[in-house]
Amino acid sequence: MERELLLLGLLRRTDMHGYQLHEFINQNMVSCIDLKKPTAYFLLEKMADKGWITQTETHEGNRPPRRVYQVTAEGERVFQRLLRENLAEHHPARFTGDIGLTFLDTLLPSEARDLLLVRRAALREELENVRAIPVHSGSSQLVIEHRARHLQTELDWLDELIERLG
Amino acid sequence: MERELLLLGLLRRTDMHGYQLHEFINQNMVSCIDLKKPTAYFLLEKMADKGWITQTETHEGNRPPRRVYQVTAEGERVFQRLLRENLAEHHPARFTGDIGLTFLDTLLPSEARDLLLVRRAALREELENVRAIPVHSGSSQLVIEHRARHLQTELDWLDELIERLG
DNA sequence: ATCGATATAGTCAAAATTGACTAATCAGAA
DNA sequence: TTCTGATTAGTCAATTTTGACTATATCGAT
Repeated sequence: MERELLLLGLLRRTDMHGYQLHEFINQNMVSCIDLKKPTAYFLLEKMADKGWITQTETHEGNRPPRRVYQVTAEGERVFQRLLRENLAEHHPARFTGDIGLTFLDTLLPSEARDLLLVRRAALREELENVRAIPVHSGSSQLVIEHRARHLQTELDWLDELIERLG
Repeated sequence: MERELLLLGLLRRTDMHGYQLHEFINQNMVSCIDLKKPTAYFLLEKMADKGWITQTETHEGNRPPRRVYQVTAEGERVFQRLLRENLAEHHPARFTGDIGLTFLDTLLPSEARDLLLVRRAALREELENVRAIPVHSGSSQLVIEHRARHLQTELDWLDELIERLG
C-alpha cells in the first residue's frame, strides 16, 4: 500500500494529473521508489474506483485529454490511516523507499514519535532474531552479517529520529 | 535476474525439485528474498525452456509427480555470468537480499575482490550524488538522509569485505 | 516556414506475480 | 483403525506489472 500512500500524499498537496505525478516521482524520488508509468495509471484508476480520488477530465484543443485527480474526504481518511500504518510497521524487506518519512511532518511530533516507537520495537526484535541464527543454518553467513549491519543502521536512524521528535 | 542466480546456485549445489527449493529458500533466506511458490515454479519452467536446467520427472506411487532439476553445462555458464554481474553491479534499490554474497565463496578471492571494487565505485558515485541533492529539491530531506546512511553502511561493508578478500 | 528532436499524455497486449486452490501422504490421537 | 491436522507437491485464474506503442505539442535550428 505504500504506493497508494505516496500518490495520495502528493495529490493531497497539489492536484495533479497522471503524467505530472509520474514525472514528479521520477525526478524527485528515484532513490525511494521506482513507479512505472502504466503502474501509476493503474493505481490511480483503482483508487478512483474505490472513491479515494476523483477525476476531472480537461480537454485542451486536440491534445489527449488530461485527467486531473483530487483527493476525496474518504481518500484523506485513507491517507491518514496508511501513513500511520506505514510509520508503525517494520517492513523487513526495505531500508530504502521509506515513503512514510516524506509525510512525517503532517503529524504531530508526539504522535509520529509514538508510531516510530512501535516500529523500533519490531526492528529490535528482528535484529535479535538475525543475531540468533546459528552459524550452521542453511543461510549464508555473509548475507546474515550484511543484514545485521543494515538493521543496526536502521535502528540508529530510528533512535535519532525519535529523539528529534521527542 | 537474481532470482535465477539463486535458483541456479542452489541447484548447482544439490539437485532439488520445486517444492524443496521453495522450502529451502523460505526457511533459510527469508531475510534475503521473498520468492512465492508459483513464482518459483514459473522461473524454473522458464529456465528449463532456455536450457539452463533439465527436469527429471519421478513418479512415486499415487503422488503428484516430482520434477527434479539439474543444472546443465549452459546453466553453469549462465550462473558464472550472473554471479559476476551481480557482484559487480550496484543495484540502487536494495541493501537486502544480496544474493551474490551467498555464492561469493565459489570465486577466487582475487576475482571476487575485483568485482566488488567495480561495485564500490558505483556505490561511491551514488552516495556523492545523494549528498549533492540541494535542500530545496522536491524530495524529502528525511528520505535523502535515510538513504545516505544506508549507502554509507553499504560502503563500509564493502570496504571491509574487499579487505577480507585482499 | 519547416524539419527533427524532445516533451507531454496516456494506452495496450504480453508477461509476471499472487492468493487460493487440489490432491495425495503422513504422523499421532482417540 | 480411523479420524484430524499438518506436510508435501504442484496448479490455476485473477490481478499486477511492464515494454513498447500512439498521438499531439513544442522548441530550436535551418
